[in-house]
Amino acid sequence: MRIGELSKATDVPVPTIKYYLREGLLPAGELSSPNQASYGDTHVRRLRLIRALVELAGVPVATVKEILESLDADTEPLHEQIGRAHRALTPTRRLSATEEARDAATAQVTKLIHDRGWTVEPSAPALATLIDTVAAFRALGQENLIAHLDAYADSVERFTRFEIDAVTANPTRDQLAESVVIGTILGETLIASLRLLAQESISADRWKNR
Amino acid sequence: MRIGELSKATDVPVPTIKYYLREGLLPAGELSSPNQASYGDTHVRRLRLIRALVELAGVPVATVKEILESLDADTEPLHEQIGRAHRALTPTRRLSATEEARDAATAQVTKLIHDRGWTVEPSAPALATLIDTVAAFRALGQENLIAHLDAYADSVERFTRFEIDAVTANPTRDQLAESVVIGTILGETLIASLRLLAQESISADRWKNR
DNA sequence: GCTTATGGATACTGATACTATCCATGACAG
DNA sequence: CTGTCATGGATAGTATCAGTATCCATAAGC
Repeated sequence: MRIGELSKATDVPVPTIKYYLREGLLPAGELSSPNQASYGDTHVRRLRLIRALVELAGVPVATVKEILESLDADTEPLHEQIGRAHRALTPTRRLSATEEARDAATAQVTKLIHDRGWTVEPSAPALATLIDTVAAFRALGQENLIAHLDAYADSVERFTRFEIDAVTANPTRDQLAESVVIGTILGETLIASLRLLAQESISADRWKNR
Repeated sequence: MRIGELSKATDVPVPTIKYYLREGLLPAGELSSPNQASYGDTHVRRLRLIRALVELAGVPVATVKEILESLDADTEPLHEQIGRAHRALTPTRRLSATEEARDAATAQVTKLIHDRGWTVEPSAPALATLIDTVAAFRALGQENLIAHLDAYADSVERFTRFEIDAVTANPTRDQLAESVVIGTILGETLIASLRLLAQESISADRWKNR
């Protein structure tokens, strides 16, 4: 398969494929002559994965590269790969809240994690984001929305459980790792859109005239 | 309050505040003389809201502007404002999938919505994203992950319900509208980080040695 | 009166994700 | 075997986004 065919198969423009090759997201094709390379099925799949992460999930290209490198390095422990996927989903956005809001948020989140018996590293990127977010809700006068934080956590824990069950069903470690990455990242898009649809549906009849 | 004090109160640099003023995200202060304006508490709150949306939720500045305009136009029906917040969360990313994957995804999503009795407009932006995402899962060989789509929807519907209950508790329409926007947008960040923490915790003991 | 901050305008920056152009070579059709 | 087209590789250009930086005339506040 040559680059033009790869482009047609995946609906990605040739210059974009060249860009991904340059950036090292896509392995080079096998050179049969100085200006002729052939690409295979792995390239098609890899390219589809890249597009899904970039286009659907909005992951930065540089991060996709990191994730793919980690996927290819099958020596890396699985939790390292998960950590990488997690970092891909939590850009280093920090928000300085008022001290009270931040303290209250930290306390609430710490309590939540303790009560649920979760094992979470203090350095987990999502932890900081969660605290910031809870603090933001407070700072914006939306205490009532996060009063049910535990109920949120309950539902979230529910689907996370069978998510992990489904992923664990993979026979090989490589497949498992790939499932983890896809599940973690695309799963967020999935849940987000389900939530919006649920919101639209539930709110429709309740507020028809407000 | 002058711009310098506003900056200190919110921890946003003066040039950034000026930028938001230019872009129309923040209403101009009251001019007491050609080069002296005073800002009040509304500015502090508005600025905090802007930062939360931009920094935490990653909403583009142009979209924040739209949302705020919609919030200020209290003549606009509530479901219009919800739609706007939804559009803020679903950037127009489209992914061309294979036809089979796309058809299968459409069928699965249509069935889901029907089975759950959801009322969803066919033009809902989240609907397209959901179909694309499900199709991407298929195209990437992760059918097993979306086999439980209904279970996902179940959990999602659960927290969406009390989310809407919490928001409905607001006395005035203005407060309701603001809660809807904040809840919809920051809620996504909240759920996403909760999910990552749950994943980390649940997966830790399961895959310690893989 | 002197330093500092301000409003307003305009210009510049850095990051990101592509696109476009060029060129020498090679594949393939007729 | 020859003319057209695609390709690999390199380099340069573009659009968007979210600020920053600079300037200036004016005004606060000590």
